[in-house]
Amino acid sequence: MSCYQNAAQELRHVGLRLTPQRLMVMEVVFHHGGHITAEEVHAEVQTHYPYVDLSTVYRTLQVLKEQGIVAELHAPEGPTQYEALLGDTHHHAVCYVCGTMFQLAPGTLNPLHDQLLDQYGFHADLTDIVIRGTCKTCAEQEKGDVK
Amino acid sequence: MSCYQNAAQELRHVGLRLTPQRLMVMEVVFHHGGHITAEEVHAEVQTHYPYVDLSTVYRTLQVLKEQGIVAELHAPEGPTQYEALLGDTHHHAVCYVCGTMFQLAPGTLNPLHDQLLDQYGFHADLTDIVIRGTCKTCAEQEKGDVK
DNA sequence: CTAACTGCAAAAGGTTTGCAATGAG
DNA sequence: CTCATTGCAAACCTTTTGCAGTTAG
Repeated sequence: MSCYQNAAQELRHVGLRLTPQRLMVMEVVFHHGGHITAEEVHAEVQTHYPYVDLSTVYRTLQVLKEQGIVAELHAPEGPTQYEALLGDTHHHAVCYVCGTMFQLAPGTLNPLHDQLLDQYGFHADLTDIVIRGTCKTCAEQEKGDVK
Repeated sequence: MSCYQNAAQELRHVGLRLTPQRLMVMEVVFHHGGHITAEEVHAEVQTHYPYVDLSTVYRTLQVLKEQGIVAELHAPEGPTQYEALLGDTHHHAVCYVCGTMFQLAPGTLNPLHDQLLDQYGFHADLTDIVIRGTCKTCAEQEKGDVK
């Protein structure tokens, strides 16, 4: 039994159809684990089943997003990324220099969330936030280069 | 003397040319104050000087960004927004429901910045961060609607 | 059976680029 | 004078959409 069984059940539950295309998109996103673009999902799906259309992948990801099964990440540069939602809600940081996307531990942004609620009454949804900056490694290298 | 004089000087200083197009783009962005899209800058500039091209606006905004004169804001939906950088670095939150973009007071995100540095050695650049969520007003209305 | 879903092709943004002409320094 | 910059048109890239045919439930 695969890790996206629950998600599949959930779809059926809302009256949506479990087509092979949707199953394959889910399989790719869940199996991949990390962040993946629609194009990448498409390529991956096509290795098994060559005649799936990109638009179907987009439509499926949209559906999965609406059902809270995947998250949509808007990186500052480049195309939208997707990732499977598996319980714990973590957050993301991406390095300007090396482009790596890091995950921040669940709860890292809780203080921020509370602070925004207190100060502004703003209910922040931090599930798909992406923080830009320079990662430890690159920051150290830069310091070295400049000197 | 206008508020973007310094910026203009800065451009000249790096060997870039102060063309009328660049001046007008700066004037619009600085005078507007808030967040503005390239398209809007273009429209605004054209009211004074009809034959400025959109691509020039994009190229200019790119240059201004590289010089740290304007910030580029990647809202989760819709086109990229720009804003003048005038000293204090504030941050942004946008409401899912009403779409309004709010400014957070300078310093609001300092705790977050320090936390990321401590925990991950990550040097966060929070100048163009946009936090999504529901604003006070809309949250209250939604509570009312559902009940 | 029938409404949801798919593939295809085409459109729709938003942004970038090549190139010859222009103009700031 | 020279090279950065511009306008124009066309390309680009990601994402969305209309539609007729297909298929899961």
